[in-house]
Amino acid sequence: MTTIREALLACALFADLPDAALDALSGSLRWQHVERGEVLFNQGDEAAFAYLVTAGRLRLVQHTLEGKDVTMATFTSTEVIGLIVVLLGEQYPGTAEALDNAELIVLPAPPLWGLLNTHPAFSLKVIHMLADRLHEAHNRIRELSAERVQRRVARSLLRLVEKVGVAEGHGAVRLDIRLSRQDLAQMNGTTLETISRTLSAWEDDGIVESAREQIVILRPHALVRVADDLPM
Amino acid sequence: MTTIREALLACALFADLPDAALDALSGSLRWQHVERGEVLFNQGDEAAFAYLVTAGRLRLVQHTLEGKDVTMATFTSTEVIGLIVVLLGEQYPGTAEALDNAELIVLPAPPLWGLLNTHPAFSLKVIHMLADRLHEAHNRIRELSAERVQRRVARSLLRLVEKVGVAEGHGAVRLDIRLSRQDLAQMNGTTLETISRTLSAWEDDGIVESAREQIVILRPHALVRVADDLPM
DNA sequence: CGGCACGTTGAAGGGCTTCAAGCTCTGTGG
DNA sequence: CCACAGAGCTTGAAGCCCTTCAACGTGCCG
Repeated sequence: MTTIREALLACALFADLPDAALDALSGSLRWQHVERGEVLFNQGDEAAFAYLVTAGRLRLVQHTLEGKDVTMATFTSTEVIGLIVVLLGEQYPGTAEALDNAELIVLPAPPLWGLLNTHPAFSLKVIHMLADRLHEAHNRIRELSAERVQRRVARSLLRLVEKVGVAEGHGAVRLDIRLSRQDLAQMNGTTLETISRTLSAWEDDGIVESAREQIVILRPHALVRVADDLPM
Repeated sequence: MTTIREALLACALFADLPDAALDALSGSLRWQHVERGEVLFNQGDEAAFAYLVTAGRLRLVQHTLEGKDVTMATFTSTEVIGLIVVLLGEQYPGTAEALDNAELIVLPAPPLWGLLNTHPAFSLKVIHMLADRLHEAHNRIRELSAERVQRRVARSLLRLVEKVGVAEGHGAVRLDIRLSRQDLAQMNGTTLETISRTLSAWEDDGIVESAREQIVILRPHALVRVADDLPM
């Protein structure tokens, strides 16, 4: 069982704060638990809180008018969700949904504003975080603009390897996350049928092995070749 | 002829700085001119300067490995290009190219760092700017993920109406910018042929009128209906 | 054990890309 | 001032990737 203070220290945003500020902050915070599938906040709600993830995974989805869902980002341990909108007093840009049972620390707006005004280093961290997200977003735009579904799926699997990969021996990597075809489709702007066909094809080639909401990458290097559009 | 000081005041990022800071800053800056088609900086270069646009337009493009270009953003008067990468000491994420003859103010890194450390309000402005860009990027991701080319093109034309639209009478709006089919294609992740066909179809419907690098929207409302996927 | 979510597979079709050919306009240099 | 090269644009044809619809299989969990 970690304390709030320890959790803050594990997060790059807060790690460099002076002890006093850290103590003051951690004293005013509380935990929150969300169950798998539960919604943390809804698109359009006034943003009252940001959340530091300490365990489990969340995703931020936007709904289109036609009812399609698009996954904008996923958040794991030590990442903060909803920070920017809280700092700027805006509405949540999407719906946050728990992918696993997750533990969060609730971050209300006022103390965060305080940090912003008194600790330039904190502002810089926020800017850094935002810059990284913008970078990621631009990467996705480039991929969606110029690349085929296969490549995008390959790439997102490789990203998941980085985030939640667990070595399985013989170079194989298991993705330690419940991940449905539908989830992958939403992450890549495609349909679950196409994902299913793609995975089946890769399974025939011995590149991956997949079961219900469960994927093992047998030959990561082959997936890299797909992602880079190189001949097999 | 505007002065550097006036140009800074016109930009939301610097408008609220105290006079002293503004004077100190404006004293250390210089102008730069770029011709249409000229490259301001290249993808991968170490970011030494940010640039405040005071006249003309620039675009930020990323090149893919296959040689396709994807337009990530366009910058007009009072907007700042390259700010984040300069603040964080990174490399330029794309190539900046002038769409018109443009006037810029060169912003070196050190004074910007200074502002960040001494003026919390400036940090907040930077965060705000970044948040807006992230928002835009997410909108594009959602559109690219879920929408057909027609809708995306309609939407980007409507955005251009906001940015560079000039009333032409009878509700028509001319886009005051040289805009080739190729440009529109790069902005929407499609090909110039598809753009050409789309515009031709709209021209048949009396929605737009287009000539070489020149577009007039005759019935903006009809374009809104396309963008919203409503029946005509 | 039955319902339901997840997954697979087939078939049809359409939107878009790609390749190709030719056309129109612009600007430039002789 | 004209000719011509080249950039921008149009249009056709072929085809593929992907979506959509549909039916069925599978396995989990109450």
